[in-house]
Amino acid sequence: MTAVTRFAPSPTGYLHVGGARTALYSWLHARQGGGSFRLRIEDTDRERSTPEAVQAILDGMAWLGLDHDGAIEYQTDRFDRYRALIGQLVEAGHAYPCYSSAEEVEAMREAARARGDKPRYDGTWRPAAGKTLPDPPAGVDPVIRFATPQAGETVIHDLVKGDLTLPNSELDDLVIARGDGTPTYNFCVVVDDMDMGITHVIRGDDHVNNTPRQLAILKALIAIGAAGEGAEPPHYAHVPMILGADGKRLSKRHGAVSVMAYREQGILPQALLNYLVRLGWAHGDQEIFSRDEMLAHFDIARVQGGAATFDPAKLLWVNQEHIKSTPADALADEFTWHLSQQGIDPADGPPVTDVIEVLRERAQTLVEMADKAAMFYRPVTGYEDKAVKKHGKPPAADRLAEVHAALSDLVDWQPEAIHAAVHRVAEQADVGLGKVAQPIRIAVSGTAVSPPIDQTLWLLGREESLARLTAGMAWLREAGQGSG
RNA sequence: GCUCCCUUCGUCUAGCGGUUAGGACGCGGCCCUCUCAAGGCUGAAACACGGGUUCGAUUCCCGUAGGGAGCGCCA
Repeated sequence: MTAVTRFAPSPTGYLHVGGARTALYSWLHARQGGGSFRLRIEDTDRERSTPEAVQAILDGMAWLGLDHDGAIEYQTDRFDRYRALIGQLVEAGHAYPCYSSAEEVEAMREAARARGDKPRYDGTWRPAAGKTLPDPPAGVDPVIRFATPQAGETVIHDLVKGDLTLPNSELDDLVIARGDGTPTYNFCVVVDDMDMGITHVIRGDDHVNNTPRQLAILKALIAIGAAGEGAEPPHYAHVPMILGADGKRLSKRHGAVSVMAYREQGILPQALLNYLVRLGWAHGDQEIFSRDEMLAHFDIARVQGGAATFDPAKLLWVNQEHIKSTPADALADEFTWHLSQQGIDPADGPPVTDVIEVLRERAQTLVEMADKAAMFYRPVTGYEDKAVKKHGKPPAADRLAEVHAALSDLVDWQPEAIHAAVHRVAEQADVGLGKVAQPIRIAVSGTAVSPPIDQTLWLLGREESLARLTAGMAWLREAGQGSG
C-alpha cells in the first residue's frame, strides 16, 4: 500500500523548525515509497489565520524543497461538508447541542480542578436514556458537542511510540461546532484525513491526547456512512517536540525558530533538513545525509520517542559540511542572494563559483562567506589598526614594492605563478613567507586575514591586485613617516 | 491535580543480555601552516536512582525521582 501523508499547519505565523521537521518526516515517509505528500491549511480559526502566514509557510516549504502533491486543501473551502456531517452526527445521536455558556463551562472546570479532577465539561446537555434535559435558554446559539464514549480505553498503535493506552474516562464531550456554526479543529482533521485518504498521520506528539477523541469521531463518521467502503483509521506516528537549551519547548524566546530566519543566517536548506532529520533519528554513525540518502535510510519507526534539544552549534557544523561538499554551481544562487543582501553586485568582481571554491572551507554560513567575499567586490576603505601595527612596520612597504615588481612581470595570472613569485620575493629578502604575505593582505584587504595569498590575488585579478598593492604601499610609507 | 510519553557523555545519538559502552557537535592539547580556516592525531566527558528477573543487566519488568506534553467555542 502506498502511503498518503500530509502536513497540516495552521497559518498563524511562520514555518518553524518543529513544523519543518514533522513536514520532513511526512515528506520522507511518503516519497520513499512512491506515495504522495499532501498539504492542508488548517484555517478554521478565522481570527488568527492570515494569507501572509499561508504565503510564509509556502515559501518555507519551497525553500526547503519539500514539494507536495495535488492541490492545497483549505479547510475554509470545506465548511459545507463539515456542516452537513455535523448535522448528520446530531441526527444520529453522536452529537448534541449544548447551551452552557463559556462562563458556565469554565466554572465546571474550576469545580473539577478544585476536586482534584481533570478540568472538563460535565455533560449537562448530553442526552441520555431517561434523562430530562434543561429547557434551552432563549437567545443562545448552542455549540455542538460530540458525545464521546466514556467507558473503556483507546489503544493507539503508534509508529514511533509503540502501543499507547489511553483511558476513555479522561475524555469529555468536545465542541465540534462553535456557537456561530463554524467547525473546530478536532472535527475537521478527522473529516479531512478521511476524505483525503490519508494513510499515515505524522504529527507532533502534543496531539497524542487528542487521538482517542479523533478516533471516536472517525468511528461515528464511519457509522453514519460518511466514509467510503472499507474505510479504516490511519496509522499514527507522533513525533516528539523539539526543546530549547533550557529544556522547554522550542519557541521564539530561544532565538530563531522560523525556517526563513535560518536562511537569512546563511544556513543551506539541505543542511537544515540534514540537521533536523538527525534530531531524533539516526542511521548508525552517519551524520551527513544527502536528500537521496535520507530517502534511502529514513525509517519513521526508528524515530526517537523522547524530545530532543536543538543545538545551534551542531547545525552550524552540519551547514559547513554541506558548504564544503556541495558543487559550487549548486551553491551559486543562494550565495548570490546573500551577496545581494549585503548590497554586493557579483558583477563587480570575480565569478562567484571561484569565490565559493576559495572560501568554502573558511565559512560556516553563507553570511560568513559573503562577509569574507566582500573584499573581492568592494574597494579597500581603510587599514585595520591592529593589523598595521603588527605587520606594517617599515620593511613591509619595501616588500610590497618587491612583490609589485615581481607580479607586474607575471605573464600567467594563475595561483601557481603568483605563489612562486611571492615566494621568490621572500627568499630574496631572506625572510619567512609571513613577512611578505601579511603586508600583502593588509594592502589588498585592509586586514590581516584572507584566503591563501596566491588565491586572494588570483581572485582579485592582476589590475586590481597591483592597484591595491600600490595604494597600500603608499599609505604604509606615509603612515610610517607620520608616526615616527 | 489528572492522563500520556520520555530518561546512555553538556548536546544529538549507536547499542537491541556478556562491548575497554561506539560516533558526532562543542571543549582542551599536539601536529600541519603565509593569516583565517580546513585537515590529522589526541584528551576529558554518559548508562538518573532503588528493587527485581537472570549465571550475567546500559539492554527485560516494577517502583522512585527528574523532564516533556495534553487537559479551549486554539490548532
